[in-house]
Amino acid sequence: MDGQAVGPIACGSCDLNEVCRLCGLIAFETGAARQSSGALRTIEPGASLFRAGTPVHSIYAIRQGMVKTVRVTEEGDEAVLAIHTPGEVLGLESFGSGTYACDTIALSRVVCCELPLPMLGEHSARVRQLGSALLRLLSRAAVPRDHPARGPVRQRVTTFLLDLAQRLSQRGLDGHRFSLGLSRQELANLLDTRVETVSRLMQRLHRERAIHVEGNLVTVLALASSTPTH
Amino acid sequence: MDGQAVGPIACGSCDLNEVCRLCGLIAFETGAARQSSGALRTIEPGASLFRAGTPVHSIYAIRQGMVKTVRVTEEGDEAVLAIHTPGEVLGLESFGSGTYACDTIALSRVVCCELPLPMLGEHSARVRQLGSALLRLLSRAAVPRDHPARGPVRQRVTTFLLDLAQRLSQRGLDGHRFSLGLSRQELANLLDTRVETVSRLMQRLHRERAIHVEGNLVTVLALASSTPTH
DNA sequence: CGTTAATTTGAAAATTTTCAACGTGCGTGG
DNA sequence: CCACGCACGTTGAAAATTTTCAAATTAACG
Repeated sequence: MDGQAVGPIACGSCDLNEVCRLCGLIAFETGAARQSSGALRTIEPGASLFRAGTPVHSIYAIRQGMVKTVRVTEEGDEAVLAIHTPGEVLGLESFGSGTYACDTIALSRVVCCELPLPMLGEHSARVRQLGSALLRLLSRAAVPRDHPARGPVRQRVTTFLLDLAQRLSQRGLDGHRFSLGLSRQELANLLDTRVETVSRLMQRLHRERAIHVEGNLVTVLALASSTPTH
Repeated sequence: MDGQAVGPIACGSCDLNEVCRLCGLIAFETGAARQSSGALRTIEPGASLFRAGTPVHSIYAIRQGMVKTVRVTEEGDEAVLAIHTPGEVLGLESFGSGTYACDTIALSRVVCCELPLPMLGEHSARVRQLGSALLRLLSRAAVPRDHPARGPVRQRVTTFLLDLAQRLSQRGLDGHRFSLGLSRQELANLLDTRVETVSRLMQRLHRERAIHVEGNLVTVLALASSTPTH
């Protein structure tokens, strides 16, 4: 039991909202999407949304569930680059190259909106604002992000949890209690450390009453990003 | 003495080249830029190109010298997010927000091309291709980069050096022998470790004949990113 | 020169990894 | 239904890496 799935979220709090609207995909201001043409897709946990190197055909907005983007290093082991929550848009980075840049894999059952590029092109020819909306979207994605892995591991874990909690809250989801879609191994990978270390840290935070851990289900109790003076 | 400055590079190997041309800034195919209007700016080492929070007025292309982008963490210490070499474009990430997202500071005497946004807007109204060129540029910047700080410190250092060397080579500069514009402290910061550790690692690589170090001047001799079996 | 900042070095302390083992949950096949 | 194998998470203890603290050197600069 992984707890209930994260999401779904309202179109209003989706990053793709503006673009969607300009494409005429959302006819009404309803919470539910009116898909005139962009398809809703469901991806099973472990399955991929798209793979690195594949020709780009669509961009995606996550509606429900979580996704990880990974890249396989030269050494052969996979590096988890980031995880994505409902409301986030995937595939943007591939606009230029024409092929997707990394693998994206569903961490849980994911429902996402698929916006085919042809549709985007077609509309952008008519709707002038669409271009700038895309530009805005893209530029937001291009903001140099802080490494998720900075400082001592304890801080990395807390920072990760706080960041995730905040992102969920921002979209109107529960940032207090949620299931981190990642296994310990994946989390270790994302935070650039080892499974055992992650495990120990989670236990420690649990003992310290900073969080409550039940498998993959985390409840944030009194989490601070800074290392407590002990 | 820091060795001679990195660059300048030819317009042809600049990321902004296409955009520049479409804006009519480069009249001829000459190596040297024909600035019809975009200004050439010089920044002294330590001075900033732009600061986080400042309203965006231009994007920049580095022509000569190196630049770091930094962000001040909540804890007050600065995090070096990345360093930039000639040919790279700065300021793109701010398209959406209207204000620059982080501080960019010259590591050495930097010469860069300044492309004011108004000019960009003006031209993009007329030149259709400009929009898609910008989109391409932006999307390339949005590709999720690997953390510069992954794995054991030794690997972080070698990876950093190899990456820098490669980027310089790609632009037609010397990737074999170059001055890392960063101080040990800044390097430690970028690689998420301590000055002493960086210093020790550099010395070790030197002893191992993997690189040759003379202050800030590095010569790559036999550098491999993987940890050698010893 | 004299002084300050940057870098290097050493040695102990702290963190993290490694290696090994153990427990749990789960699905499969008996 | 139960035994078994297997993936996953947790734990312990030694080994390795990294940080810390202190001090020595070197470089930079007026």
